[in-house]
Amino acid sequence: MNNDMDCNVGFANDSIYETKCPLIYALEIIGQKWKLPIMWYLFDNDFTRYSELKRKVKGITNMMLTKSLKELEGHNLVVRMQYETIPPKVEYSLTERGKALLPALKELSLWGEEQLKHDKSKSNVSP
Amino acid sequence: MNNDMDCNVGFANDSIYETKCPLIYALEIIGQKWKLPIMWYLFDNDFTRYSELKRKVKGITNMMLTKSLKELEGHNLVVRMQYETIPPKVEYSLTERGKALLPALKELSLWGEEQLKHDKSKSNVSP
DNA sequence: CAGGATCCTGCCTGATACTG
DNA sequence: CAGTATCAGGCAGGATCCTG
Repeated sequence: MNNDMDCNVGFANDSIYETKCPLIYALEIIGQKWKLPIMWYLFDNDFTRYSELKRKVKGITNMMLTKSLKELEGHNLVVRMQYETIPPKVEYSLTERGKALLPALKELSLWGEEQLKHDKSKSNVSP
Repeated sequence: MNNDMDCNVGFANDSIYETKCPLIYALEIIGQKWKLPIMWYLFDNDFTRYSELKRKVKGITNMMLTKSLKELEGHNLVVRMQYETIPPKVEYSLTERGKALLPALKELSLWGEEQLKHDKSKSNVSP
């Protein structure tokens, strides 16, 4: 294991930008509540309309869906395609960079599955 | 890809405990600000004392270090060993379950590294 | 040395309502 | 249909001081 780098915690607009830990950086980008549920849905359903995302990502509000999509777009993980029709139609899909997250997410998901089994038997564990 | 499961967002103490998405669950456990920096340090430095963690995980406060360690312990990712000496000595190390996170974190870190390169060239991207 | 306790704050998040 | 605008609340996280 050679993760012997400095792993300072900071934010993307800090001046330590280039020396910061890639792991922390990844979490800053996709660690919020709705980013991964959205991307997770797009992995299996490419070219999804706004309204479908709204329906399928259970519990998300317009505000958070819009905001999350915009941020994902800003990081070039999601691409937005607008068709100038009436009524308007907008589709979202993952970019190659976005799809590159899949292996990592699968690993995490696997781990989460095991962890879920473990925690279930002991119960009473907080965040 | 067979991640075609329901991926509702919820919390560990919800009643939908067993049907929730393993990925989201994983993030709830290790997604907070300091959990991964701590574990990341422990990967390379097993059996670390409290004070060393405090010094090496830059910027963390007593409160957040204590809280994070307790939660990690509650999920059986970290083990705490207390020596009844004077002055007291406490060492922390990863459990097997904790170490099982490494592959996932390496993938994420790799992705973060690529993403960092990409974002640096375009600048001005928020969370 | 290894924490606890307390107070405080920002921003993440949700609810509701409105528009091109 | 695909969003914006506005308001309000809660909680993760920070700062500071205290103790077995």
